Amino acid sequence: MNNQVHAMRGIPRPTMKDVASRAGVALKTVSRVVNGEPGVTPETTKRVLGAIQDLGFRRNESARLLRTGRTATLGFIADDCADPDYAAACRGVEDVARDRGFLVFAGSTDGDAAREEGLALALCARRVDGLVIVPVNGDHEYLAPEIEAGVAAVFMLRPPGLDGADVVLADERGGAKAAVVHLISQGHRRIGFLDGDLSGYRSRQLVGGYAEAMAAAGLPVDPSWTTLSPQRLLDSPVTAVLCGSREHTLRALRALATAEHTQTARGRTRRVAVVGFGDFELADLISPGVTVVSYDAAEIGRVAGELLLRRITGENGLTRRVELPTRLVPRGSAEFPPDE
Amino acid sequence: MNNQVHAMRGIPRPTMKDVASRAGVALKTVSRVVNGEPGVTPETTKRVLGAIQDLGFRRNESARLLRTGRTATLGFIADDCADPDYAAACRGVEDVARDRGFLVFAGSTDGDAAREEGLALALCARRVDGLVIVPVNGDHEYLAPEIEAGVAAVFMLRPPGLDGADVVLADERGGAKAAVVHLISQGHRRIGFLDGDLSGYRSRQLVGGYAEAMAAAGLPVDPSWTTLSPQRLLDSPVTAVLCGSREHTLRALRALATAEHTQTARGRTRRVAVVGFGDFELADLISPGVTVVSYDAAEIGRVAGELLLRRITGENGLTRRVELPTRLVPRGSAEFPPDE
DNA sequence: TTGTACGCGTTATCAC
DNA sequence: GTGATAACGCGTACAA
Repeated sequence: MNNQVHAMRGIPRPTMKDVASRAGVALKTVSRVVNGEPGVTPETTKRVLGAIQDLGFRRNESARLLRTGRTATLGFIADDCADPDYAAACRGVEDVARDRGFLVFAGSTDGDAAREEGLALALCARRVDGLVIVPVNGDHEYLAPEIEAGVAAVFMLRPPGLDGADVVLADERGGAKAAVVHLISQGHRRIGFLDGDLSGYRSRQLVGGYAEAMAAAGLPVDPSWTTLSPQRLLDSPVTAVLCGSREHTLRALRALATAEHTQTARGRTRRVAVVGFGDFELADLISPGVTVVSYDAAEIGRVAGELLLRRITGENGLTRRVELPTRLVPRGSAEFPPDE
Repeated sequence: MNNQVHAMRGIPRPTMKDVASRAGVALKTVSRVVNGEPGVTPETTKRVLGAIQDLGFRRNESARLLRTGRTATLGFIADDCADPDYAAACRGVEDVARDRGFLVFAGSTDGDAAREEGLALALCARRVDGLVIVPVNGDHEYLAPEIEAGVAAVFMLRPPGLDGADVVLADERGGAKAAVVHLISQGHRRIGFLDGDLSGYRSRQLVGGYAEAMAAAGLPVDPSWTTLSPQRLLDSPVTAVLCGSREHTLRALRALATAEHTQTARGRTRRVAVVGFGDFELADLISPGVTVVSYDAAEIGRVAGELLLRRITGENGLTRRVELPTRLVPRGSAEFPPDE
């Protein structure tokens, strides 16, 4: 019997050894039954199963996986697992993981490179089989030895500073382009871009798509239009604005709403068309509805998870780069001509 | 040297044994250095550290924890980790976990009892030290043996069908009561309740608070008022409605918006006051702003995590039941008199 | 069909 | 200060 003193951690759990001695068989036989391996008499099987039942035995996966070398475990790392998009992506990863019997760790970095590294390495120390990472900007060489040691890695939504890992992106550039083309088709010619950190990957993509659409239409771009702030939005000559994040869409809408409010009192209203990147639950109920560009984060998570699991189950081949579409959802806030 | 063939899983990782032989010391000495135990010459320490550096050694936590019996790992289980509240709660758990060096698994049940059990037991098989669970309705006896074996468990937002575990709740009943008192103070007397599954815990709590407030005001309640559907909201005589979930708040607002639209065309508008349970990012930008009752999900997660970690680190004592406040946020959709 | 012996990578107990 | 050696709970040759 297992009569070690296990500190104050409750009743010690029964092990296979305990099951074996209770069933009067050898350890290996219990192992066979537990793993459904052939070559055990129905009679013996029954005895073992009985002992398992009696003892409330549950196999220790940690031990099992120390032996087999795999943990059937994935890690998900993003800026903030509570952010709607990252949470949805995490759920997507979880869903494909569950289908294959994998569990997933979730971790948030708050955009801090050191925390990302700490988290990733902690997960590798736990010997996760794979990692889905929404990488912070910067290099990711710290992962090279882990990948070499067999940890699969897929990057999501942002390309990593590292070669040799699959990447799943959203066509943010195309989304921005579609949004700006849409605004131009409404007659807008002075279009702005609003975001917090312009040096972030998404900002750069969006500004790229924006510039592409403007250039294609032969429209000039004033540098000040792409460095707007919510407060000074109305001091700028832009008649339309693309917002790079939910947060800045909200800020723009608030700024415009309060301005409209005070200006209405003075008998003058200036409307600015708004397209936001990232959808909202209430987007269709506000008036006018918020026109947005968005992507299916859960789908991106599922694709990343699939890719990861495929690598884990031994698929070799060249590094893949998948780009999923973004979608323009017109709801009213961008569907009117400029108000000069 | 470690010359086993490790399948196709990349270069085998260096182990303590490898470090030891490279540094020309015994295994135990490496262990001492790695764990910062006293009793090692600075000279030896340096040699070991050098070998660790050279080999890129990283301790295998799985093996370590097989020995020590703890995994420094928590599990978080909720209906849907992508839901805003649960995601925030998960993040709260993660934050307190990180401070103590714990990692957290996240899992979603979609409200399915079988999946909850499967997830919880899978996590226990991985020997998580503790579990934070938003339980589905039903009993949770399957956890009793695990708890007895030393797995700590804290339930969140819904009480479990099980004794002997801490619970962290939100004062949903009080929130509903406050909302109804508020509506009554505006002059409303026929107030409804709208939700999907009326048998869920939150619905019951909210209806309880609702009934309490109505009774306290001496107001009669027609049974049909608490079994509304979004479609038939306007066929009902209620002048105000409390919605039990974000989803149903949205449904009610949509139903009222379209009704208002068509009725305005006919020159008649009927307004219904709305209070929703659960906040929205855009709640203040819709007109009128959406009045809601909400709670701080991240804080609930942190409290649950703290409680759990305290149990894990050996705090004994009676089962605790913590109830965190809910808050009424008036924004306009409920701040007007009934429109008879 | 069943059992024995050993190894996974680490910590822990004792000697030296 | 340092080092054999035995665990931890399980999988896996290979033998019986």
